[in-house]
Amino acid sequence: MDKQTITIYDVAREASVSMATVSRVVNGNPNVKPATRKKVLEVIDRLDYRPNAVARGLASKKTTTVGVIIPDVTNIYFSSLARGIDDVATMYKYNIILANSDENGQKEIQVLNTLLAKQVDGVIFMGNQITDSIRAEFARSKTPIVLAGSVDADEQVASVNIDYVEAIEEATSTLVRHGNQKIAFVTGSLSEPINGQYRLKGYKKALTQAKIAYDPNLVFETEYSYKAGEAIWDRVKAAGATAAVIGDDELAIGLLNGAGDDGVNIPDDFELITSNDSKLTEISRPKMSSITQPLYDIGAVAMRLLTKMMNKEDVDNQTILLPYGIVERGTTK
Amino acid sequence: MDKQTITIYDVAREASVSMATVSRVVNGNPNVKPATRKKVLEVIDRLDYRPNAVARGLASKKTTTVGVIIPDVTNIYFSSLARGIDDVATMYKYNIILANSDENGQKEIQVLNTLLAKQVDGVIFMGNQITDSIRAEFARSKTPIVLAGSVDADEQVASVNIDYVEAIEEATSTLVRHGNQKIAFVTGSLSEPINGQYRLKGYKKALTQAKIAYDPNLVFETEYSYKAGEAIWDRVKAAGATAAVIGDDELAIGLLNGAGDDGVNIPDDFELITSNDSKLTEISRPKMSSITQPLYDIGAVAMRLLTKMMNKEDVDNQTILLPYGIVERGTTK
DNA sequence: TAAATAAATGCAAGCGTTTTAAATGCTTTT
DNA sequence: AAAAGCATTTAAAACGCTTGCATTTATTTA
Repeated sequence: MDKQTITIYDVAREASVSMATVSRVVNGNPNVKPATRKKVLEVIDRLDYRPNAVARGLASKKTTTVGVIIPDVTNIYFSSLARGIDDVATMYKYNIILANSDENGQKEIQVLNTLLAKQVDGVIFMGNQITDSIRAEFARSKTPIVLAGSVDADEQVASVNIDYVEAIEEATSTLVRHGNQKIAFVTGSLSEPINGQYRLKGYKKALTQAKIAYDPNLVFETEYSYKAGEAIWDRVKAAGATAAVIGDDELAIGLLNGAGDDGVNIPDDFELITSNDSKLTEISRPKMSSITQPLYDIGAVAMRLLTKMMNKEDVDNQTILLPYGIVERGTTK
Repeated sequence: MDKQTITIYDVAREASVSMATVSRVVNGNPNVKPATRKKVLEVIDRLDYRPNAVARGLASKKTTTVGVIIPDVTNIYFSSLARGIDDVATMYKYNIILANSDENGQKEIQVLNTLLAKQVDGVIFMGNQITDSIRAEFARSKTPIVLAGSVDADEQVASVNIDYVEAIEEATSTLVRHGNQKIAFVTGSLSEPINGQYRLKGYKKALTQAKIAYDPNLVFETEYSYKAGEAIWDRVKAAGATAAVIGDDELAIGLLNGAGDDGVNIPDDFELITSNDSKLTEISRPKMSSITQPLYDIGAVAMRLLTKMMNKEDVDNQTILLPYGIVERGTTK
């Protein structure tokens, strides 16, 4: 019924050459006489032949597809990275298999395995928690892997990020400079290295430098969501904070609106700096001051790095830090 | 060097059975004696054998992966659909190859072709414009295709949507009922059927029913972006509109902020209803009244429909309309 | 012009599975 | 106890392409 598929063999027959020759012209191999190439190309065109990538993958052991594990496409931070990834993937003729993990260790492992079963040439992993089991899976496979916007405490696996400790330190210092003494630090789970190690460290460094005592009651651990931000406002307020550094934009906008709905004037009564400079920062009112991160570029660079690894070029630096900045918009004085 | 891969043949040898038998136990074929199955399973476990999906795909002519063409993952409307798609895909053991098209006809065709070359079992297409050339590509392949959140004027290809004309009609009527006579209709390109045919039709129907003359000057055609929304406020204001129905949330929030920044009091001086009920509607201040669409479900249902088609079950209804609603939040009186 | 070298092309062996037809064992029947 | 009938299992042919090596053809060189 649907036995309508044209194979390389059909082309070879029609053009009266061997499959090898057809394969060569399809793959742009220069060792083909121009006249032959032309003849083959005509037949390909006439028969509307389309090489079967699966067969090609089996024979060549390359699928030109990479796996992308993402916590949630719906989160603008990650989708921005994903867009960067896809664009450079396309540029290098790769396709991406996108899989949502919900940051669930179980799912991550499971998904990683099906990606490897599908023989992806490489994988890009996003997720704030690199558990030991996932690290074990990474190690077990010889497939190149790079983390995008996600840190590995051990720096064993390639990654591209910004310097989170410096960035948060600078953000916090900005708030200090504006006269704030009680600055809340609100972010996701502290068990995630990016929060518990890097960001927290930056936060503490800024406090130390300003000779402000570190107060655990000003550290708020929640989840990355708008609702969580709205919900946590009361606690932040109760703690007496006059400003906050926040680890995620959705979370930040939640907190911002929570405060605003509570009648607090921002930035006069309360200042706030968020972390990802996604679209959301321009959308809120007032617009949010933020650490600026080149989200798209982080994804793009991660993918570029991966192409090098897949190509077995050796890379000088496995852990790349891209430059960040601070933009002050309406939520800081 | 990396010749470390274990094949079904290795398992067969170690378990002293044939490849066929191993294949059967791997695929859960019941025609295997329990004792044999156990033995094979043990070897699989011991050797840490992982079936090669590419080889499997070649032999079985099924890749258990579907292609997903999306305008831009970064757009919350589409990423919401994508999430629904991925979730049910996973549920049915499929993976998705995600490709951004930027609604660029050229890219769409190109991407569709590489997806087909990769032998995806089906494809889900998102994009507001089904050009003739893309339709031709659809027709040319026997691969099942379904549109998600995208209409095909001819209803030739399967799709999942809401009833856009009714929805916009209802939104517009709501605004009329609130006393507005000059209601702007702002959306993306009118050359896209969803706008130029469906939504516009709903808008006109509501006006006709309210005996309000249709005024082309109140129809604004722009692009789906925050910036575009901010930018168009001046024109909407100049046209003397007292309310607007808007085709996209990012666009709407742009318009909303544009008006707000201009000192306009919403909803007292200007009312607005947007279309997609994405997260953004809750994030804006005031929160936006909106047509409610089950975005996630549209994606999920589209994927479910696709699984049926890939499975050659016959489906009763190719063009599915999911229920919508209207929520009035802070941008309507 | 024969020999040597280089350029094109063809052969055929994989790549790792699935799958069909055939073979082998075991039980049951009669 | 031979014939039948089932349940298992095996052998081997695809699946559609890449690729190393051999072969043929064209081009130089001497």
